[in-house]
Amino acid sequence: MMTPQVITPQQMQQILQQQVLSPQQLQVLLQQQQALMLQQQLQEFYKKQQEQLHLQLLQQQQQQQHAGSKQSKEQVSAQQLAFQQQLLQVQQVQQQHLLNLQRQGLLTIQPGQTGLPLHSLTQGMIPAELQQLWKEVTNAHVKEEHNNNNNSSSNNNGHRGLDLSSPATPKNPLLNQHASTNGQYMSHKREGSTLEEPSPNSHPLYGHGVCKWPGCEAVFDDFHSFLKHLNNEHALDDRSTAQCRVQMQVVQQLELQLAKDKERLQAMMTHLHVKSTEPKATPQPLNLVSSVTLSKSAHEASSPLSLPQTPTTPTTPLTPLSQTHSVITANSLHSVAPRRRFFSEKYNMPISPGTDYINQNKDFYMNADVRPPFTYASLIRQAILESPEKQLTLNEIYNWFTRMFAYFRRNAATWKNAVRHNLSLHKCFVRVENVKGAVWTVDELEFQKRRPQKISGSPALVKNIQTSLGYGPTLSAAFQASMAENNIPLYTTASIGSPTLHSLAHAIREEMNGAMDHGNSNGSDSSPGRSPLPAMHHISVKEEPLDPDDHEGPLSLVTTANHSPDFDHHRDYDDDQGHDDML
DNA sequence: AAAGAGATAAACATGC
DNA sequence: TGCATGTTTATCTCTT
Repeated sequence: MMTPQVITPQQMQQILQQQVLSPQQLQVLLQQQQALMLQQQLQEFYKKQQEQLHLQLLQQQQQQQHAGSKQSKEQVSAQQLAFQQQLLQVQQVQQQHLLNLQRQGLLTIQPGQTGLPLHSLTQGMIPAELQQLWKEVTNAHVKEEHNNNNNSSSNNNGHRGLDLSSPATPKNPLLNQHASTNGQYMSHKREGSTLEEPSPNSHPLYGHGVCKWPGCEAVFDDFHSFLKHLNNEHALDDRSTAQCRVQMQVVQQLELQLAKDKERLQAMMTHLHVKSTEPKATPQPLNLVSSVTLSKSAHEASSPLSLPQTPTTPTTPLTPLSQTHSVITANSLHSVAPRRRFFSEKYNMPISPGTDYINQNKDFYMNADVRPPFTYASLIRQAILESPEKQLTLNEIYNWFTRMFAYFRRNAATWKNAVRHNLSLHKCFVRVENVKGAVWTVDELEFQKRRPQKISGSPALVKNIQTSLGYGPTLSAAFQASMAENNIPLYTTASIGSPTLHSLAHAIREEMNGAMDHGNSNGSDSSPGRSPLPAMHHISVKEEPLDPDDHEGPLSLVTTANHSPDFDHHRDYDDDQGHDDML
């Protein structure tokens, strides 16, 4: 029933634990999974509807025959017409549903994968098709009448164009992108509206004699050599997979952008047509982010150790994954600037590429039980640096972990032990006797002395990001312009087009480096061969001589540090007990 | 293959 | 005595 298209919980868990995907990608993946399931349900529904229609038709025709040939042809025609209309309605509803899914970015129909008659779905049934369909239906019916077998008619596999029951939906959106680009592409009507119109010898990755695979641009004389190239050069490997993931992010960004522009348009229309007394004509950010952004004082005022709260305050999404998406959307729309300001003030640093990434992922990690791709040391450091006094007690560090990461609301014994272990082990963490006991501080020098680190537990992610760094040129100027136009930070000196990609890569690189990149205002924090980072990226924590290879950037976590009081919830996740069911 | 780094587990000490 | 805190060692995995 639940077909293999949908990723099993085990697979999903594996994906989550291996962290082969970035938070955004996870969101996309989850959404696509939801869409797939929804799609299956829709297909079931439509199939049933159509079966009903066929049965209806059969019964009608049977009755007509039983009633003799006296029945007027007009009546038959009227019934047929009604049926046609009904059929058309079903098709339209179905088409609408699927298109809506696509518009929402929840569904990506891959050519040749869904088994759906995509041409009908995306274009609607043209009259000729309907006529043909009608002929098929009636012919089949007549045949079956001759066979005196009514049952089989409901099994309308022979009704091409009506068969929506094919379960051949993608097993994995990620991999299926591969499948479709691995030479398996058939000249179906293709997915979505972002791709071009195919002709018999066309391919979405082939245009104007050029391979349009991200970053490829190889030129080919004919389509077959292109296909050869596609199969050889863009086969299923790590690189291609990573590029597909990146492409998913690009698409997601575009979808977000589209959503924003739609919202803006709506607001404009509302403003022009409706005289509202409230300044609400402008779309309000979805509660979560706006409140999070604007209410900061409470956090500073109260100790993180105070007042245990329920795990889910009104501002905490109960359904993390689905809502995270909306949060991110709203976030990208309305909350960037305030957060930036807050961030800049607090850390005396300009907005970095990591900000958006973390602002998004902060929400993600706060609510999704996904292990953050940062080392304990980095997290501890971040927690400490985030504190007003740049020092925290062990318990406060614990609280920060549980507050900021859903993942650390379970298995407390394990990760707390790891935290203590890290505090003791790393020289960069200095224990200071304080009035209220011992607190931990960060020795930035020591922290920077650490060797460049890998990302624990997520090598695939690193690889993906690194791969994505070479991805830049493929992003369109239009996309960048669109982003810029909406105050989504773009780094024009960088070839990386997507802020998300950029920030993601940056965050990861920082994590790899393991420390603040203060002093690297010259933009030298981009590794050779990697994407250049904006010169404006500057963090003024300390000015220290840095080893060129050792300059580091905290942004991955610093942005996490941009936590506002709403995140705090002033609650302690003291223990794993009782919190495991949060998500 | 070796070394380094990080995660995890666990033993142990200390202080409240 | 129990618990929180802190230190240390061991082992494993992964990357370089």
